[in-house]
Amino acid sequence: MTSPENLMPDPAVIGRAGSYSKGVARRQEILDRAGEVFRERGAEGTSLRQIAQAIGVSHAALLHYFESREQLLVAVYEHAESKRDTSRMYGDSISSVDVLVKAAMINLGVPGMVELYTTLVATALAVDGSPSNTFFASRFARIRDELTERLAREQSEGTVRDDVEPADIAALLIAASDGLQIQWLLEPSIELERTLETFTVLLAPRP
Amino acid sequence: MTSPENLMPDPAVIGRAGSYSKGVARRQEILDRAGEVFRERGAEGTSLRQIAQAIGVSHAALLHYFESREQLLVAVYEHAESKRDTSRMYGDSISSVDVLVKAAMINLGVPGMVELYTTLVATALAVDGSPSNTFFASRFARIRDELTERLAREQSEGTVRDDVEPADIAALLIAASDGLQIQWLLEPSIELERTLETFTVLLAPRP
DNA sequence: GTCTATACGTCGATAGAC
DNA sequence: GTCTATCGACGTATAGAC
Repeated sequence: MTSPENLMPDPAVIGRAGSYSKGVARRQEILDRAGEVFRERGAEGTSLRQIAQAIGVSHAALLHYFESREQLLVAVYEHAESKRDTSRMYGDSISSVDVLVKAAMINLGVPGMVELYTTLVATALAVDGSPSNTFFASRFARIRDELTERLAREQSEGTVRDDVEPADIAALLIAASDGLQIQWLLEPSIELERTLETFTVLLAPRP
Repeated sequence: MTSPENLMPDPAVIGRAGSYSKGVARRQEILDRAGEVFRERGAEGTSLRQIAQAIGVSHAALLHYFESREQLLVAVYEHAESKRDTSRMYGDSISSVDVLVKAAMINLGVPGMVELYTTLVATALAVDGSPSNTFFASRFARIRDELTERLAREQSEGTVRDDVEPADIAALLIAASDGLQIQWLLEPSIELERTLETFTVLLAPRP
């Protein structure tokens, strides 16, 4: 469908960057296909060999575009997340809580997404300088910062109570959203949306 | 130090249960040693063969007491958690939030504990009838129930606002605690204790 | 009952041919 | 750029020593 050559960036340009020196278009193609594999087969069948077979290449071929299985998995998650980035697609009209709620609902709608996320977080905690570790450390920092800013603005507008630290609430909201998605997968009766929305009540300005 | 025979329960009793028919005392010994291995070597070296080597037996020996590596890991977590069970060791005098805060602080003080927890949760999400899946599904249900009851009592006592559902707050508190421990491991500057304690403010009765 | 030895299939990763 | 071949380590299973 897509012709790799047409999408190839200037080698002189990508050569400078270094990390993209291995062919970008084919890389994207692999990420798309690998993402589908995850959606269809859940979090199982995530071995390099199985992914390669589903794509139609040898597992060694995948390692030409990604230095390791872990880097591939991180790239798959990053790729899937970027296609539906929630933090930047809403204006100031939507509340912080609703940003998290919407992101969580989208997440749960993609089979295998929370499994992949949790798996990668687990390896991020285990190995200190690993690709997962680097990715999630900066991801959490970025999301916390964005949410903190949004909450601070809401406090100044008077829509969020101002007797709590925006940075604390940001970390709390993200943690609650992550943790609730896990609990929901293990017990779907907990009604994630309404439960997370309870924060709206907790954060309402005091009369 | 301990003599296995003295700690052996009546074979007639454990025979009925079925699951403990493989020697209880030695099993406990293995769990203790395996727990130490986790504490010392972090979340790495968690393969059957490495654990076995650290204990001083062949890896096949471990499978005499545990049906699979996953069951061993679950048992190690369960064993370590039971030694410092937080939910039942406090009376009604301590608040729900503080129960969670204390549990989280203890957790973070044990190296490898959150890594092991997160790893097992990841496999619990991935494979539906797996040992991890069964264990964590019932564990979350139990903890939610206990916390819900405690919160409902606090509401009737007037120490927690009564315009929110106790069950929702329970799920939210557990999720926030789990998520914050992960964030703290990736960014220790977030001050988990104070951040989680913010819930005390959010849950204070409305004036 | 407790354990060692061993074998099987799969894994991530690497080397080298084309 | 992609393949095959190969490596060491893994989880699991079984046979059999004691």
